[in-house]
Amino acid sequence: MATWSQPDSGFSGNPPAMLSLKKYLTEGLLQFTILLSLIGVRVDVDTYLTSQLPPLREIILGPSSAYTQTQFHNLRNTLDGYGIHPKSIDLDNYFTARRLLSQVRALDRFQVPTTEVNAWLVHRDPEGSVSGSQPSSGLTLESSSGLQDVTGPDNGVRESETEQGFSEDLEDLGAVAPPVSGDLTKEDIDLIDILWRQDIDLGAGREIFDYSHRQKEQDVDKDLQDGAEREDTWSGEGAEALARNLLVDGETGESFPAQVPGGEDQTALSLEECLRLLEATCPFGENAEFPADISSITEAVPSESEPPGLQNNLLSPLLTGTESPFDLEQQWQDLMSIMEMQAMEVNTSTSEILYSAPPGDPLSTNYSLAPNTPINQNVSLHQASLGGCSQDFSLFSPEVESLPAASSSALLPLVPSNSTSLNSTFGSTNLAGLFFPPQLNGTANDTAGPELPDPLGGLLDEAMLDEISLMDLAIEEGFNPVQASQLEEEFDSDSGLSLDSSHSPSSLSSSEGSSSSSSSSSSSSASSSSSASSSASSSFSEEGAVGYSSDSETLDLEEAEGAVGYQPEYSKLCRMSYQDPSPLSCLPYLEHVGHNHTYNMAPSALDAADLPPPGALKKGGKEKQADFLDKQMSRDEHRARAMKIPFTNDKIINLPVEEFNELLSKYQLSEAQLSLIRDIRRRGKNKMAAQNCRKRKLDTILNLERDVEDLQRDKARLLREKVEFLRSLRQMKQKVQSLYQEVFGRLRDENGRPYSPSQYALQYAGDGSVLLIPRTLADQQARRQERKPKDRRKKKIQDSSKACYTSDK
DNA sequence: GCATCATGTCATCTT
DNA sequence: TCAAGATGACATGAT
Repeated sequence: MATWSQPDSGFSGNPPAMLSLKKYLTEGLLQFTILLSLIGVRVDVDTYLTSQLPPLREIILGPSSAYTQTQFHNLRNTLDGYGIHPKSIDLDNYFTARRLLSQVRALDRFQVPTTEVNAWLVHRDPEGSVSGSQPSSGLTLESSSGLQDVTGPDNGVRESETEQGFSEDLEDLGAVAPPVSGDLTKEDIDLIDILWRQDIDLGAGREIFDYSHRQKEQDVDKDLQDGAEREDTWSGEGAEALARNLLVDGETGESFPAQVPGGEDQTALSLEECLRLLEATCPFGENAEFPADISSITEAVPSESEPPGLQNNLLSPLLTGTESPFDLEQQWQDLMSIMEMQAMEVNTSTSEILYSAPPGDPLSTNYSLAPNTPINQNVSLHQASLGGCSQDFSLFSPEVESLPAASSSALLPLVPSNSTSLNSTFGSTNLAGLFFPPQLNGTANDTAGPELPDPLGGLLDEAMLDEISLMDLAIEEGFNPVQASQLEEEFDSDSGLSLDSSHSPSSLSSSEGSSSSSSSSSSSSASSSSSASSSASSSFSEEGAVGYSSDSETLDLEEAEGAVGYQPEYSKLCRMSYQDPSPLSCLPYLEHVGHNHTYNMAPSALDAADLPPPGALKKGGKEKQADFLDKQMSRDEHRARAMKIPFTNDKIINLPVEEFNELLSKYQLSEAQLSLIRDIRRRGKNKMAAQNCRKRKLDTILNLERDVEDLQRDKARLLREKVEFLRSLRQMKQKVQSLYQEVFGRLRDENGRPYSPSQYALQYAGDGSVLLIPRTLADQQARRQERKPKDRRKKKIQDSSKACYTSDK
C-alpha cells in the first residue's frame, strides 16, 4: 500500500491518518471479502462503502479531484459500441499478464516477450472472434490454464482456490464480468465511469494491439451512437451495448457476439476476479497498491458487489494527472520491444526510469514496472504486447493471427491510425489506453493525445529511419567504391576496347601494312595485361617492336604488360608493337606510359586515361592515327623502323649476348643497322639499369629512413635506460648516505661522546669493512682517487702521442 | 610560368 | 679489353 502513502497530486490532500486508514480499509476489505467469498457468503461491500459510507469512499478513492483527469471516451465508447463489460476481460488479461510480466521481469527483462505470450494466452478467447459466448467464457477456459502455466507457485494456490468454486463467491461479491445495467446503481455507474476515465487517461487501448480489431471496430463503429449518445449513462449504454450483436473487447480486441453472460461466463470472470483479489490480498500484493487491478475488478464488477475500497485503491493512484511521462516511458518501452534491438539497453533505461520513478508518483507507483507489485504487470503487459507483436496479436485475438506480423505488430504505432477507427477503438479500449500512447489508441485521448504520438512515432521513425539510413549508408558505402571501381573498369574496358578497336585499324593504316589480322590478339594482350605475371625480365620486349614480331612476341608483350610492377618497359613493349598489328593497341598509351609515374599501374588503366577518344581517332583519320602512333613510339623504335631492323627491340635488348650475336649473324645487316642495334641494346639496357638503379636508390632511401627510425628508437630506449640507471644510482647513493650517517651517528669515542663529522669520516675498505679515519686523511685519499682517472687519461694521451710520433718516424 | 616528379638518355665508372 | 651493370647528370614531358 505504499502507493497510498505516497503523496501525490491526487492524494496529496490525504493526511497520514487517512492513508493508514485507507490501507487498513482496503486490505481489510479485500481480505475480508475473500474470506467471505471462500466460505460462500456473499458480501456486498459496495453497499457499505460506496453508497453508505461516502467518507470511506472518499478516503480510499482520495479527493474527488482525482477524477478530474478521467476520460469519458472509454465509457462512452464502451457503452456505445459494446455495452458489455469488455474491461472486465481486459482487466483480467491485463492484470494477469502484468503480474506475470512483473514476475518475469524480476528475473530478466528479455523474458518479457515470453511472459507476455503466456499472459495473453491466458486471455485468448478459444472461441475466436465469433464465439457466441462472452469473452469471459473464453477467459475462463483459457485463463485458468494460462494462469497455471504462467503463474508462480503462489498463483497456483490461488488458481486452485479459484478452481474450487471461487468464482461463485466472487460472483456474489460482484465479480461477475458482464454487468447488467439494471443492477447498477448510480454510484456504481459513477465508479465505473471514473474507472473508465482513468483507464483512458492512462492512454491504454487494447485495440492498439489488434489492428484487425480496429477494422472490426470501424465496422462496428457504424453502429456507434453519436457523441450525445455516448454521454449517456453507463447503464443505458450498457443496456444498449448488451443488446448489440457484436461486442469488442477494448483490451483484448476480441469481437464476440454480445450475449448475456451465462453462468459459466460469470464463473469464469469470478475466477479471474478471485485471482485478482487473491493477488491483492496476498503478501505479494500487500506492499503495493493495485489500482489498475482493483479498477479492473471494479470495472469487471460494476454492478452491485463492487467493493468501493478496491475501487478506491485502484482509482486513487490513477487519478493523478501525470500521465505524460508514463506514456513516454511506455512509448520507449514500446519502441524497445518493437524494435527488438538493443532491448537490453533501452529496456534497462526505461524500466529503470519506471522503477526509479518517485514513489509518490501515482503513475509510477501504480503503473511502473516495479517487479514486486502485481500492478506493475499492467505496464509490463503493455510492453510484452508490444514486444512480441506477432505473438501478442495472435494471443489477443485469433483474427489478428491472420494478419501479417509486420502490419500488425510494429507498424501499427508507426502508422497513424485513422480517426474513424480511433473512435471505435477507443470505445472498446480502456486499459489499452493506459499502456499505449494516445495515437496508438486512436488519438482519441484528448489529454495526452497530441504529446505522446510524437515521442513514440518520432522514435520509431527515427529508429526506422536510422535503419534505413544505415542500409542506405551501407549501400552507398559499398556502392561508392564498387561503383567507382566498376566505373573505372568500365572506363578502362571501354577505353581498352575503344583502344583496341580504334587502334587496331589505326595500326593497320599507320603500320607498314604488316599483318592486320592480329588486332584481336592485340586487344587480348591488352586486356590480359592486368593479369600477366611479373616475369618482367623475360618479358622485356621494349623498343623492339619493329612489326616483325611473332606470336611469341605477342606473348612477350602480354607478359611485359603484366610486369609493369617494376618494369617500366611495358611501355616499350607496346611501342615495339607499333608495327606489329597485335601489340599496336598498346601503342598509344605506351608512349605515354613512358612518362607514367605509376609503376604499379595497370596498363589498361593507363591507356584508358591516355588514349585519345575513340571517336577522335576514327574521325581523325588514319593519317592522324599514324601520327599519333608515331608520337607514341620511342626514338629507338623510330630509328629501328626507319632502318628496317628485322627484329624487335625487345630481342635486341633482352637477348643474351650469344643469342644476340647469333641473331645478328642470321641477317645481313649493314653497319648502320648494326650500330643502331647495338645502340638500341645499349640504351635499352641502360634504361633498365637506370630504372633498377633508381629503384635501388629508392629502396636505399627507404631503408635509411627505416634505419634512422630504428636508431631513434634505440636512442630513446637508451636514454630511458640511462635515466633509470641514474635514478637507481641516486637512490643507492642516498641509501649509502643514510647508512653512513646512521653508522657514524652511532659511533662513540672512549668517553662515550659522538665523533664530530668535521673531524672524522668513515672509509669503506675493499674487504667490506668500514674504518673511522680523520677527515683530513679521508680528504687526501679522496683527492688521490680523483687524480687517478686523470692520470690514466693523461697517460693514454701521452701514449697515443708517442705512438703517432714513432709511426711518423 | 614555375616547381616537382618520373622517365629516358648519355657519360662515366666499376665489375 | 670488352660486355654488362651502376650511377650521376641532364633533358623531356606531364602534372
